[in-house]
Amino acid sequence: MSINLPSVYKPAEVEKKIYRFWLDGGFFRAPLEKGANVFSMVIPPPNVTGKLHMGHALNSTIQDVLVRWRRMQGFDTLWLPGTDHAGIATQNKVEEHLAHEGLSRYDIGREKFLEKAWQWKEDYHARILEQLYKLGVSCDWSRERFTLDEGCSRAVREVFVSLYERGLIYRGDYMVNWCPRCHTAISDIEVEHEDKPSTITHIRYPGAGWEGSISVATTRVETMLGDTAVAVHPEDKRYRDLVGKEVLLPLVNKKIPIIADEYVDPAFGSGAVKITPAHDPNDFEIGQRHGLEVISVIGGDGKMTPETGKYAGMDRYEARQQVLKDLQELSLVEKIEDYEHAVGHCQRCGTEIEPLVSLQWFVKMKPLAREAIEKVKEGDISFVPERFTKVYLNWMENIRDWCISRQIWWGHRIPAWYCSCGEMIVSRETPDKCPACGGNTLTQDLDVLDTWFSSALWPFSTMGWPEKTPDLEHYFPTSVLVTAYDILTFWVARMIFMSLDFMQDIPFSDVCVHGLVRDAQGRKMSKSLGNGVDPLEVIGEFGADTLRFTLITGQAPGNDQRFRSDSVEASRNFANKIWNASRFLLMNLGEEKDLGLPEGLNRHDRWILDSFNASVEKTTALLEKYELGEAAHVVYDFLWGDFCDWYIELSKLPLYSDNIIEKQGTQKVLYYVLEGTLRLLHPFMPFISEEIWQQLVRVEKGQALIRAAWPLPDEKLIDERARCEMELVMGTIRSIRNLRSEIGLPPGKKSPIVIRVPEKHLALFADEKSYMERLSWSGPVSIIENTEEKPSSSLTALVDEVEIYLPLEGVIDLAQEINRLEKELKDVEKEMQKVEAKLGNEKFLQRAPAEIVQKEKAKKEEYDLRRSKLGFRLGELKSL
RNA sequence: GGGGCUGUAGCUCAGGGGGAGAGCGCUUGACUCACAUUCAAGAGGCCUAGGGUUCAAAUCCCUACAGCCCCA
Repeated sequence: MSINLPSVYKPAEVEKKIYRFWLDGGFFRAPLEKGANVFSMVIPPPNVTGKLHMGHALNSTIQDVLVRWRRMQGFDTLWLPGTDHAGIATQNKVEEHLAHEGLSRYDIGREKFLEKAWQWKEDYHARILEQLYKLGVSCDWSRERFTLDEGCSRAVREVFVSLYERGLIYRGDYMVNWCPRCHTAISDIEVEHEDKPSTITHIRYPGAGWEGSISVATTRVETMLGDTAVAVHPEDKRYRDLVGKEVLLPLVNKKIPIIADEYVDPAFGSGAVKITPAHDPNDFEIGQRHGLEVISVIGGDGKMTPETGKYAGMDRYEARQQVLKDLQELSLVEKIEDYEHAVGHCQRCGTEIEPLVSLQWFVKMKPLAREAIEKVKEGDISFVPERFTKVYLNWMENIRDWCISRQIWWGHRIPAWYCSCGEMIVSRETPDKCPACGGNTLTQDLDVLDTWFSSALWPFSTMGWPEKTPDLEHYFPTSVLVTAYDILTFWVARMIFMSLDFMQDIPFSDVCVHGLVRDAQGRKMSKSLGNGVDPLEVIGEFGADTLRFTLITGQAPGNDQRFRSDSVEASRNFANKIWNASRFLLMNLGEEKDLGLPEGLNRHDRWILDSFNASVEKTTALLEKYELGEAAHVVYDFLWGDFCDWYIELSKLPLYSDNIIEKQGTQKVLYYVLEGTLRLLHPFMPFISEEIWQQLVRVEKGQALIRAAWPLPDEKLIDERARCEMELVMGTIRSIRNLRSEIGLPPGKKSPIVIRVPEKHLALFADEKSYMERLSWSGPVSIIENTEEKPSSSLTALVDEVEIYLPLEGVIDLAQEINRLEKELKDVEKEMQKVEAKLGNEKFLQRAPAEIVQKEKAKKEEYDLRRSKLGFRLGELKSL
């Protein structure tokens, strides 16, 4: 066979061609076969804010491995792709872009702004698709969706209206997390808390109509302008008499009541707390309980409101200084202490969150959470690794109502309309007149929905819900959701309760949770640090297979991984190894077209087939458990270790011999094993495996590895005897190499070897003699029985009962050799002690399982033999 | 304050109740007709500490120390 493959694999040339081949062949398309075993997934839709990062690459690769594997197993597979509009994030990007032209969104208006946002979406969507193509993912692109497309939008409206009608969505004035930069409310989980050094100021509020004062402490001095009470614990003896009286709020000069509430911790500070219902979530709740007035002193822009008199218009930080100064002038500041407290920041822009009271839409969570907790507890949905169940339950059980309105423009507009008559209409269809007054001056709510509202519907909205589509019927619920742990609450939890409520079914049976990809130092990859590694750059330099393999092998379920260039190189080298092993086959298979295993299998054949079979079993079992990294390691070890390092080397003798039968037998086994291994490898390294497969296999038109059958373990290939014999042979070869290297013999310098074996091994070693010569680069090997005389003046080694001699006419360094053997003897004795301790223990013999006891006994025998042989040899040397 | 994770070879990390593993790095030798992105040999670890369970603990449980993460 003519072969002109280069000795170094060039991925760039191959990958583009192969992806085109898969696309043209329609291999990714979900077939929707009635009655078939289904494996389905929806992609966690990447945000259209920008390009994909390493986390996306990992997430997508994991899914692709799973879907390719299941597809090869014969499942009817659907992997549904799509992207997310990412409300606040995308809006911020577009605003940033506008700012370069000196424009704000208000300058161009809502309609024009949305046009720009759609344009942005188009651009980045295209880039994201390009990246996913390059990664080699096998999504069904014909079913691609976008969270803002027509179907998803319809699902959003249906869900919103339905929840509203059932009283599970309400609108009201409540405390929300407000981002003064993004100018919108955000939900609790979009707030990131960070401990920051700060100060806590103790202020004295003078009594109104009674002598004395009450001291309160705060980290946010400026909010005192909005205080409407001072609270103490009802049991607190210090203040019991003061409850019901009033204090005079300084600077504002207003009387506010002293109230009693269980929330107050009497042990903290003075035991009295200032209550600012408009600017603190806890204070807001206390205010609700006591019917306190809510006075907003900080506005949505982070500036002091007109109600604050002289402070109006000041920035919140500036006001803090000014209020403090004014209080100090009144001598009302008792002390200022250093204090560490958690400050909330906007997840999207990092600005300090301002708790504000405003009119927002909420989802009532308790009723929805109940079943979402049950289903997970009952095991209908399982998290892998299991520990994430706790994280999920912990969140669900302490859930609070979900603020879903956002004061931005990019997103699903809330389907509520207001009439000038005061009527509010919540409707699936856009109303044209007011049902109350018949007027047609309706205005739609200006707000849009939290992005996660639409994401929560993703598993079924993408399959056509609320229509009853064949896809929904066939592919829902999905088999598994693959996601990083950082969006467990944002996304996974919400999909679960939405799906249970609207589909009356779980959205997926398994949640495969992975970690984050960090930089080589273990830091989170971030734009501000500039330490992000661009997946496309890695693909450009090393190829997608290499990137995928690096990510998969670096991954242990649920754990973070570091992305390091040396492990990228290791994967690249592995790809190259596969390439060259395949080149070797292509060069040596000849025109052999009769596929299938040969009639007679020799020991090497039986050994490699046994090992291959074991690898098939292990890889499959590990994939079942979502242990993708381990599974990839199994394939790596088998291919590089057993197949390349041993079987190919062993095969060279028959391949280059004149014995046609032997030669053809070896060719068939080489082919069988490599072809099977390419199947095992395909989910991990789809491009190179497909490329080689196409060259190696005489394919019919349209045949492809991507649709080839996943190998099944075959009992007929199990061969324990071949395994044991080969272990002995390989051990012997290693031992010869070791001896030769011990005295610095290069491969070119031949030196004879004598192997002394028990009678039962004579035939085996006679068979393997020439292989041992070749693979150990030694000179001629002669086999003698252990009844025969030992060669004198030699280096020796032991492998089980096999004695290996490297005769050296008088040039052996006696002292060094004695030293070496003594060290070995010491090691054996150490092991011996351990074994004897066990076997000497009555309880061990009684209680340990019989096979363990048997194993220990075998060990003892082995060490015994070894010890006596070493001892004997040492005696010999010492007597010289 | 509540919950979780991690601590194994110089580095990065797998594994996991019964003979310590990988990749990279290091030392030594070899351009051996698939591959120097290679091959071969070697050095290197009382598996953080203490206690408990067990015939047996690096592995399970508890405590401590160190580091990280999430939630309030």
